[in-house]
Amino acid sequence: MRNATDALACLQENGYRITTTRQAVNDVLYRLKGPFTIEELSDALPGIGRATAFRTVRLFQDLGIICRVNLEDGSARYQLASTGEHHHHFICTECGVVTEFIDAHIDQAVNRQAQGANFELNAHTIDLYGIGSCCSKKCSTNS
Amino acid sequence: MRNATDALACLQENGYRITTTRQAVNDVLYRLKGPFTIEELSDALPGIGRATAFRTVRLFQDLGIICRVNLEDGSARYQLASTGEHHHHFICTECGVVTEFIDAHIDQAVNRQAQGANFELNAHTIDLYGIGSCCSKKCSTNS
DNA sequence: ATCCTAATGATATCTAGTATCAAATAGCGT
DNA sequence: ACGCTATTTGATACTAGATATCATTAGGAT
Ligand SMILES: [Zn+2]
Ligand SMILES: [Zn+2]
Ligand SMILES: [Zn+2]
Ligand SMILES: [Zn+2]
Repeated sequence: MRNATDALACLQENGYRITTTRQAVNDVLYRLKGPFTIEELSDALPGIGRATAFRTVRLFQDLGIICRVNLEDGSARYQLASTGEHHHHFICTECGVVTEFIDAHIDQAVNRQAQGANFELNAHTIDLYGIGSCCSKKCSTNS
Repeated sequence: MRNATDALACLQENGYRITTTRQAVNDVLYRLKGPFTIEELSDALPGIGRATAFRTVRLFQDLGIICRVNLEDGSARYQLASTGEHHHHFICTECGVVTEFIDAHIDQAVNRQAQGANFELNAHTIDLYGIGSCCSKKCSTNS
């Protein structure tokens, strides 16, 4: 997903209607900088019902437009997917920034582990928690 | 965590009281076979308040006695940790069985990825979803 | 046995998400 | 442009999962 019109095209391609509501949701996705809760998204869209906010997030997730981020405490955030492809997350526990990464080497090791255990792997999630470069820079200058 | 008394020792070592409630929770952990919801745990302990069930699960989790399992849909299950050490999960989407595994190779690849990205890694979770040997065996004999 | 603090249970409250259903509207054929 | 119909929406109510409050209970040290 590069720009805002891609999401609308994606809706159309999959037989979903391009409604003013979905356009409005799509627009705020680009204004909300970081990961957001659906409550925050809903607040940013006063005219739009809460249920529809949940529905639209679910739909956009299914279409790969946004992805779900699992925080360490188990709570969920959502964020524009920089790419629709399989990826994993760096989650900065300092400022909340989430960055995607792709690592074929890790995925290979995961596949090998599954094969060795006779586990028919269908999906996997990998989330890394710590201090991102976004925050470690600030810290080093402070001290 | 090998046997039921280890958890009690662990409580004591960390300055927590060994109460009848905590003993009762610990006992059912060994009776509940697979991963459980806190609701299920609470139901198995009629004399014990719901809030205390949540509190005790949280405490046991902090002590490494049980570990949290994230299902694909984001819901949580809990399970006796077979070891207090760092590990990852095979989660059978067929029957719900969760198996722990340790893989130094994956962890190495994860650390390398974090270092390369200048990410100060503090924790990570890796969950594999698919059909475990528990269920694939049954399927092959049926067909 | 006494004392003090940690732990508990009941209750209320909160958050995240879903179910229902009548009203609105996108997109299509004309 | 117009009307039709299935999709989408919003309001509302509801559920599940979890936390906050606080008076009461009980562990365990002395
Ligand atoms: Zn992967
Ligand atoms: Zn950061
Ligand atoms: Zn690991
Ligand atoms: Zn299984």
